[in-house]
Amino acid sequence: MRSAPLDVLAVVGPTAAGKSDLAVELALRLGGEVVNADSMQLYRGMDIGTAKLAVAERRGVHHHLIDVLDIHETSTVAEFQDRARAAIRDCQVRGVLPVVVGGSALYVRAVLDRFEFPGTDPVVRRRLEAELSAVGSVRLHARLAEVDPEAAARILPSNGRRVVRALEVIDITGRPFTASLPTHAYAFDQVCQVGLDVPRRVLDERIRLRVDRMWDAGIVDEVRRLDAAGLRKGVTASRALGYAQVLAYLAGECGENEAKDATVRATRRFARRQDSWFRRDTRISWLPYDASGLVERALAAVSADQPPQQE
RNA sequence: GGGCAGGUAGCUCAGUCGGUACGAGCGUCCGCCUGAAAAGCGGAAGGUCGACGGUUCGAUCCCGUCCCUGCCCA
Repeated sequence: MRSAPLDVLAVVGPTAAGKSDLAVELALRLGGEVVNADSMQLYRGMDIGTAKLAVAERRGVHHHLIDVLDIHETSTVAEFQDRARAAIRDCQVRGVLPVVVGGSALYVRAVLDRFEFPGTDPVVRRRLEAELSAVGSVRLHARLAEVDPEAAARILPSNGRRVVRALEVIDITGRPFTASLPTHAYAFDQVCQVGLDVPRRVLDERIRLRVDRMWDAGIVDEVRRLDAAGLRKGVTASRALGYAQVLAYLAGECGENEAKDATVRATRRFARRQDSWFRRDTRISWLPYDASGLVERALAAVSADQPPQQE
């Protein structure tokens, strides 16, 4: 049995596994509140495509960090980390258990783990991005190799985005860029991560169904509305699964069915990426998504001994 | 019944004027990831080139027959 009370509970897993519902149920049982760790549910107006829980489905459980950004605002991990940590503190002050839910693995880690982001500078960033498009990632990478051989060795020359970020950090901090992730180490004393495990075939089918339902629910109209409100200008929001594809359709770049199929494909690809990310985190207690008595089993995992903290 | 087009990777299709398939996109599998992470990037596995015969030193590519698919004519 755990000696100290739980500080944070997290529900993770691939998209369409049923995280949101489980989180609400666990919050109800444990007297908790949900802290969203989904990079796209942060946006106001993006409801259907992000499978955001309707207010009624939240069953009175308070949800933090949903609908906190405008479509044109850029979402970033570092800012999310601040907001999420603040939400957790807010819960803890009131003696409420924060239940972090999300499939954005980096976001979850940024909240649960000791993880510090060096700063950013829009001016430097813009300059480097301009350079990237002018000169190409390979030449930028060559420059990175001169100032920071270690970072260059870890970042592929073809990955312009990461090369730019590395150069940005070096530029504003004057120090080398750490191109690898820190080891898993919780930033809280007592953390439990419950993962929902879904066999691939099943997950692929669930994704297909989910996308079908999104279309039936009117995702095209939702995107049309957001398009009029400037969705295309949103650096992050416009890239969301389903939204990017519908925007392409609205721009006449493809047919509606094509957009739908592309959404299914992209979502499956995303689910595989989530999978390979979460699988590496050995601290997660996995449960079959369709286990009978899922909630009880999750509660059992919550009250079981926590794995020892890694250094 | 006749004519035309086509049958090459799981799918859609390039290609070889006869000499070991440079194949491509998508899918699949695996991996990376520190301020766009539902993003970005990399690697791998897949083909007896419809079947059977013929010509040839050699045929996926030429010839014949057959099977299958699509379109057209009757």
